[in-house]
Amino acid sequence: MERKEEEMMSHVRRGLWKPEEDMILRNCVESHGEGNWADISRRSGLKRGGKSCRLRWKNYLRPNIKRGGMSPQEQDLIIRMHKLLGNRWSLIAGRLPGRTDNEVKNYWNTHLNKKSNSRKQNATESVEAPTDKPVMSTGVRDSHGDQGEGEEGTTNWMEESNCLAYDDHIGSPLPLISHYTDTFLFDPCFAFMDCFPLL
DNA sequence: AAACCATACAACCGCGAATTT
DNA sequence: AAAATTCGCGGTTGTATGGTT
Repeated sequence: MERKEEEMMSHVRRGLWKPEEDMILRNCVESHGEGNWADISRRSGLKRGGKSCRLRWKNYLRPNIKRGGMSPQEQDLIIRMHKLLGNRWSLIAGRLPGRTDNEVKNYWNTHLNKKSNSRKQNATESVEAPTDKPVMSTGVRDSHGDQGEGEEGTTNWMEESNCLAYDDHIGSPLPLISHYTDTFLFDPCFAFMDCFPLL
């Protein structure tokens, strides 16, 4: 449906955004506010779909976006959060001020995935292979009921979480970045984490 | 200098949830 | 209650860039 709508718009532009487009989008969002992306797409006059506008704003134009390399603390937090939550990039990003889910996901796939795998490999050489499943694999969003990953896992995560008190791969305590972004008021995952400052 | 390859990251796609009509 | 619309997420793809041969 959305697609159809976008196709109907004459010549929807795709690919990399130009600085002029960024400027137009920024002005448009600043004057009309975030939210209705289809409307912003129309008002801006950009030949971009609402989805594309939203993505561009959220990942690059939004104020307080942090660019550049991840600090060791951020890397460490991503690894730990990923272990805890799995590929819940938006939740992980919510814990990293100025970072977006897309950026965290890309960073994981290009840098940390390998690192984590090699660590895992080293670990398996000396110890039994640890389970790959995140502690909270059946998290908040799985009220969606998709993926069915939690089926066999009536995980007692409170119990399992104790295993994370000392991370066997890294060994330093999880830095607690105590901020709550404007996008969430209460998330059980974070509440969980805040109960265990040593995680 | 050019061709090839690997890596990093920006953007797109498809899907499901939430909201509106 | 049902259909239509919009939004957000995670997976995947495309492309620019740097390194190597």
